[in-house]
Amino acid sequence: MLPKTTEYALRAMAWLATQPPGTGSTSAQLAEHTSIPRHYVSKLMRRLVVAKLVVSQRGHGGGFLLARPADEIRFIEILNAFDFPTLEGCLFGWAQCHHESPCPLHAVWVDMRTTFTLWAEGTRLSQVASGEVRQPRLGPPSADPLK
Amino acid sequence: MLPKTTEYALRAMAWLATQPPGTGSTSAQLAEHTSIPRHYVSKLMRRLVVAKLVVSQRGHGGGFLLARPADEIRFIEILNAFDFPTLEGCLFGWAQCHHESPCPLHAVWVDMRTTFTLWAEGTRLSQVASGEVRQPRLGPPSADPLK
DNA sequence: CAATCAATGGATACCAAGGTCCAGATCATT
DNA sequence: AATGATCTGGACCTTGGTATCCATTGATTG
Repeated sequence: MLPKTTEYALRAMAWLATQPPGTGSTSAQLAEHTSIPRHYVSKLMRRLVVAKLVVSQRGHGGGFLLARPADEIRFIEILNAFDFPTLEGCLFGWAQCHHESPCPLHAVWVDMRTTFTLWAEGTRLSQVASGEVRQPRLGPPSADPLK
Repeated sequence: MLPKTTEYALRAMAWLATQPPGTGSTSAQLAEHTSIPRHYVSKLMRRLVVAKLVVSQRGHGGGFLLARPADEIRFIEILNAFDFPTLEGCLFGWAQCHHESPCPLHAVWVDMRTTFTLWAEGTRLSQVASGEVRQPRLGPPSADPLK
């Protein structure tokens, strides 16, 4: 449902949220604990840095850190950093599609969109399980998960 | 958000639902009224035929027809004919991810998934606007967030 | 039967997203 | 100042979804 990249972003942010405040994670650590392809992490994190959701520290001892406390980061901000905008717009691609001149799917789609938006805007990063984070144990698509 | 193909499928089904019961549409008609690329319609409809959501009639006077009354076709059936299965599964890709051993995003994601599933299972094709269907006028998706 | 209409399904091109690799730039530590 | 760790950013490859074309098959009509 969600694009791979968006899913990765949620994972990475969730992982960062489980770290003690003030503690950063290197891209290697992120890759290991979130099962994101190692060489893809940097590309991903870059976008989160640009979106001002995380800050990065280069050099020895560097890494990535949440830019703000976890309870001030809404999921929609993470989604927006990627392709969430595609949720908007008429499913029929009509230029004019609103309440008074709806496409056949308008009412039904708005229904869905509203629910999703409420979730994305209402859910905060602090709501992720902060307990122990097990080593990701991949299933079927295991094919050499880490490393 | 939804893959293009899935979006096309919803459009095509919605269009068929607006046709008088018993009336079929040719691929050319579908392409014209739903703005699906003409040569892509057949590929798309084939999958809906295989999924037993529409029936096809070859030869002169043929076309596509809903396999069942519109109020007996749920949206989730349409989604399932394509890639909806990707909604299932753990966002972290864990083999074991449930209530007692959740991934960091488990609770939050289940929340979203439940809502979406309820929508997809509860919404029926008969709920699409059955009124006049204007000629699709393509253009930049109008803002018009909700409403 | 012949002509015609329309779905079928294979082959192929195209393109964006996903993923890899590597040479730099940058910073902390020694 | 030298070293090593770490992010940066561009080039490049791969994959899969999108789109097109066309030869074939099946049904209808006259």
